[in-house]
Amino acid sequence: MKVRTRFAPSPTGNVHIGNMRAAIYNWLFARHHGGQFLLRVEDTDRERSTPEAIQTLLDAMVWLKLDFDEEPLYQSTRMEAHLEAAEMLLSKGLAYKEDKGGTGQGECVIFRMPGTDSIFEDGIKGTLSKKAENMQDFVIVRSNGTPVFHLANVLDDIEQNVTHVIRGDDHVENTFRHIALYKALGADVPKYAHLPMIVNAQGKPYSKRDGDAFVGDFREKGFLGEALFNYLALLGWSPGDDREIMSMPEMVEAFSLERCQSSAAQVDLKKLTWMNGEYMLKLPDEDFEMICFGELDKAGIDAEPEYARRIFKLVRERVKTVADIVPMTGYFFADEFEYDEQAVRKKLQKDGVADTLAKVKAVFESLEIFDEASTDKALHDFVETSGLGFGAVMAPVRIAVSGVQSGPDLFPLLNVLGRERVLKRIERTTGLFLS
RNA sequence: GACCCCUUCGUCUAGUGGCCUAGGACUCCAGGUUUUCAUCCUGGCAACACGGGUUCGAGUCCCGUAGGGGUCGCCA
Repeated sequence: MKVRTRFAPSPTGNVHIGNMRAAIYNWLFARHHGGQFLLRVEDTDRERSTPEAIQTLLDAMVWLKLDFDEEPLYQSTRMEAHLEAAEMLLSKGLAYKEDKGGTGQGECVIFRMPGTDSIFEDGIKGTLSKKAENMQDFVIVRSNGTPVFHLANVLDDIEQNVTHVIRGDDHVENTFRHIALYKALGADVPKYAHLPMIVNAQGKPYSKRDGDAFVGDFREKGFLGEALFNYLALLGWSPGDDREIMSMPEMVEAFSLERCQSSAAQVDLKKLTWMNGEYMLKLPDEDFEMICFGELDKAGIDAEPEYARRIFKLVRERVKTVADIVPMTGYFFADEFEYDEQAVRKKLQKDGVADTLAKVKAVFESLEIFDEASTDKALHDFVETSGLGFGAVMAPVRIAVSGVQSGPDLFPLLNVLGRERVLKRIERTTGLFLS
């Protein structure tokens, strides 16, 4: 039997990372077994299921490189089939009509639970069972004539020949219902596997309040799709050895449900950031540059390509996320850059700094050639003859030309800026803070 | 409340009865390198929720307790 898994989100515009992780596991499982990974858009909620929301969902999948087989199935197109199935269950006496609770809303269709104990083998949690007396009949068609999730979901899984349902923990109770539905419908019951939930930094379930758990947020925060994929894959699963940074083929090769954790996992942004940095470092230069240009563009910075490329090289290994790029390079492009207040106070506004900067400026002016090697030598000579410490000279110079205390190595930095900018900036800094 | 499920360093995890004085990664700390920050290198802190069994031997099996979570909709 060929493995077929699916991702069945409702397109609300915000895909939670818990759902995305489920999608990743489904994808990994299908690919590992040489099977198919399908997409089903559960768009029966007409209010929230806008074309934009569907596009957002598709974009997220492309971003994470979750390619699916076959055309996506849109649940909204299946209403007739769902209702037909309900009629069939009704005619067989497996369901009945009732004005539930006597609300006067009219009659809905209710599925009759078989009245026997239920047991199934969960791919992650092991044997799960439930006594008949703890399971109740449930609504499958509302009194307004629309099918309920349980019916639609099961019917569509049957339609798509889904063999393995890998989904969140919150569905285990539903599984007993769904299994009963499969049997009533005369279809083969798929294998189930329930993933533990992802919780926030407080160890609590993500709520609407934790506005940072949607896939789009991670993209905005500057994470790479590949890194998030890798991180999410490892959140609740491990290959069994010490590998952590893994390529998609490696993960596909190593993936198995047996190695999935059955307890909740907490997202650790620090580790994600670290992992993202590793992926940034592995990026081909051209890709890195393209991302950088994109970021500058978004920030409204008009960068001269040659100059910009030299800057990108300088910050290459320091960048942890895409969002670091503009803050780390902004001062290269704007002579009117902002100053870090603390840096100014601690390193600049001290006795002798004005004099030091004036002398350094003179040294730079007198240089025949202004490049990395010459500024390096000149400044070292200056330190020696002036009797000042390296820090007392380098720090003010750095802040004078960049506004911040940290950044690329000073001499390559000066070299890329060029003499003209360096002199102008020292002058401006002196004027602003030291006169 | 009822029914299910979960519990190894702060976090993600390895561990399927002896190889565990519990390993790795992130974070954090210290030292080294460096003009600074970052990187890098070295080292360090840090966990089997608790209590009973079973066993020659338990993080690993069983039973309780505690804590956490899920579900209990004409939402999905």
